Amino acid sequence: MGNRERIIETTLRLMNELGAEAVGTNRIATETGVSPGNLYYHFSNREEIVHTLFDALEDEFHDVLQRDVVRPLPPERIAAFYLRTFDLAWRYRFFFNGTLGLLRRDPVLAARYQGLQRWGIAELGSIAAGIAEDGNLTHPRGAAGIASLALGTWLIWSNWIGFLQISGITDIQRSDMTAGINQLFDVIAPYLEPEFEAAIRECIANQWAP
Amino acid sequence: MGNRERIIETTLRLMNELGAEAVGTNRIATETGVSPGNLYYHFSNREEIVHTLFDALEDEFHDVLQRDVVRPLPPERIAAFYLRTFDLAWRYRFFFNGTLGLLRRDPVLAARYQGLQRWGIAELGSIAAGIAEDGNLTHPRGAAGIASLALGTWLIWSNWIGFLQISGITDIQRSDMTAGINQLFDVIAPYLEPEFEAAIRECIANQWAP
DNA sequence: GTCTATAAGCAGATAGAC
DNA sequence: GTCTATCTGCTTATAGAC
Repeated sequence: MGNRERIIETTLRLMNELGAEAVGTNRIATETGVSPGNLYYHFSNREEIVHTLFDALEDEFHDVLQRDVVRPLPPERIAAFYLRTFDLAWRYRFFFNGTLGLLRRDPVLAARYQGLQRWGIAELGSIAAGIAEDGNLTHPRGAAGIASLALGTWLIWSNWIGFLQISGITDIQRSDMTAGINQLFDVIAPYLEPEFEAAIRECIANQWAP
Repeated sequence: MGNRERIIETTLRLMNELGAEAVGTNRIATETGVSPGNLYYHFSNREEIVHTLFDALEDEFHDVLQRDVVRPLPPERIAAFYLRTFDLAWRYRFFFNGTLGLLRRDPVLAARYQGLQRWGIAELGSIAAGIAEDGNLTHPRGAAGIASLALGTWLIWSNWIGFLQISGITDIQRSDMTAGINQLFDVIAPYLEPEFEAAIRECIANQWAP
């Protein structure tokens, strides 16, 4: 693996561990085992490394939100979908933890992230609408209710890992993640058919997407 | 008003506008209209200013979560309570937006914040339990369900303003805040008596705690 | 209490040798 | 492609005059 790839990998690791704002180019270079000069040979500045990481996040995000989301939506597929989204949020946690700080200093990234977020929330809405069309979800408030579910689940999803870290949980366990998924699911559950909900809960408890 | 108070005020304003990590002591001093030396006469370091702001947040937080929370809990009191909590989150938004970054560099603050958070979530649970004892809320999952409501509403409350800012909304309107309160309420609503919910929604729409 | 001037350290980024 | 050495600009914090 070339230095460029190793720099990207080190940056992701360090920013996840320490937070994006605490990781400088000198440190990235040292921990990668290259010189600062070499880092600036591969990237024109620090922002460009973060952009590259965002490219990867974006790709994986699009993939996760579309791969398993094919009607009909049985409990296993829905559970697998949520497990994957939480795994993604974990692997790029530096981004979701410090989003606002990152976006304030980088208008280009801000615009890209806002697009991703809009698309993500809309996609969560489509999934909920799909479950409703399958006859497994009934929201008394119709389209507005579905939109609220989408936004409510987005807020919990995008902030769950940050919440764990703020709470002082240093090494996050599998159980902390399933707790988050169940927390997210509590928002949707009141509108699901009871057997359907139970089936999803069981899938969540028994599997974990690596 | 003395320089000490003006420094605190300026710090709160700047950190809310620009994010805590972007605000240095030089800038605080300049915008307050005092010298860096004078700032360090009043505070031994930058952390101490943030601690002082946290003291104020803590006081107001305890006040808000206890003042209006006296049984029985009629719709007006509940609505007023939530309006006040959102107002608080707005006035100290720098803290909730960049919590993790702040806590990583300041273990003392981290411990204090974790205590506040634990207490806040427990208090939200007590409020929900109080509504249930008044006969206006029925959660099929009992105590576990109440705990989930408390955590779910905490997550939305503490992240709503950050979400607005990340979304690119620069000047937050009253309507953006009521949208957040309604979003938070959507988590509780499925378990409320319908007339009770309607009464709260109307209070939320019609008042605003300054 | 308040100021000016400055120390000490670290950040991002560049020049030029190899 | 990779290195060493360095520049510039910023930060927190202090010394000492007034």
